[in-house]
Amino acid sequence: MAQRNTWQRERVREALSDAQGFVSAQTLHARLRDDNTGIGLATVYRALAGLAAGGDADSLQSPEGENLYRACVTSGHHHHLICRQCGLTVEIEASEVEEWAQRTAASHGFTSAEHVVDIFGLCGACTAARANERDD
Amino acid sequence: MAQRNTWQRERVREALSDAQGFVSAQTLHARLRDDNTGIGLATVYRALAGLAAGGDADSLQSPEGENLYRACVTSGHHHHLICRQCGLTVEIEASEVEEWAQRTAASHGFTSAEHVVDIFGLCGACTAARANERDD
DNA sequence: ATCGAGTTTGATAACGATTATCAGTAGGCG
DNA sequence: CGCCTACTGATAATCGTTATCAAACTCGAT
Repeated sequence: MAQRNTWQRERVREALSDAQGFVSAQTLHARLRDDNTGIGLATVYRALAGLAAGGDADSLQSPEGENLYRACVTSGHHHHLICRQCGLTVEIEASEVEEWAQRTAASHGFTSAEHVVDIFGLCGACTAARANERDD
Repeated sequence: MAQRNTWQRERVREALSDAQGFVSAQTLHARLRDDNTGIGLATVYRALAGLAAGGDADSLQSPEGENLYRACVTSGHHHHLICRQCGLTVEIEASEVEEWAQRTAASHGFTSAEHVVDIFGLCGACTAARANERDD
């Protein structure tokens, strides 16, 4: 017996699915405690690590150094377009870039290339919001 | 008077230039202490942050969550090809990807897009070395 | 060359995120 | 139902980074 099903793991999975974009383990833990689950921080970390390892979640690092997680719809390799204001995340296909990465790596003698391609920007809504409050 | 020239800052800049690839602040600090400079850890962090802010250094996050810095030859925006074994770093042009990133961001309504594009792999030398020690 | 104002330094404490520890709990199979 | 063992959760420990603050130093002015 190697893996057990616990309600905690299930709650973490749910909370992750409910989240709009990427969320940190801390945020997720806080959110779960609001649901009156006495879930522990360490458990959330463990569950997230497990989900990420199993391919059910995707993880990346925020510019501030936190690990962010997100339930992954698209299985396999893909990239993200993330609003740095509201956290909205869009999964993007990047076959073009995949190719380019492999080609570039190979041309420099590199093998086993993995790449990190993420785009941070402002989504339409946040761009509009920002335009409104600018008046100088 | 806003910025002063101190030998510490200069030493950090030198040490950074000497490094082959990306180095962490901690590593750089250790290396500088070996040179018998009584330089402080906090100072190294400050100097690196300053260099990065001024565009004289480039920073990225290692998968382990450390901030890595590197003296930047190419001023302006560019990307990196990094050997995850020996740390060798190659600066790469990626106009193709720049375009793609802008296009992708725009097509989803995103503005002010910045992207992170870094490729981690094994350089030729390390690939060969690894092939040698494999015998199972 | 000397002085003074204000920036920078450096040792340490504080901080935040993550991981390890370990006794107690509870899932799942007989 | 009961046992075995993986899992949980509170806490401590760890690690990288930032803040603090008195002392040192830089630089322009005298």
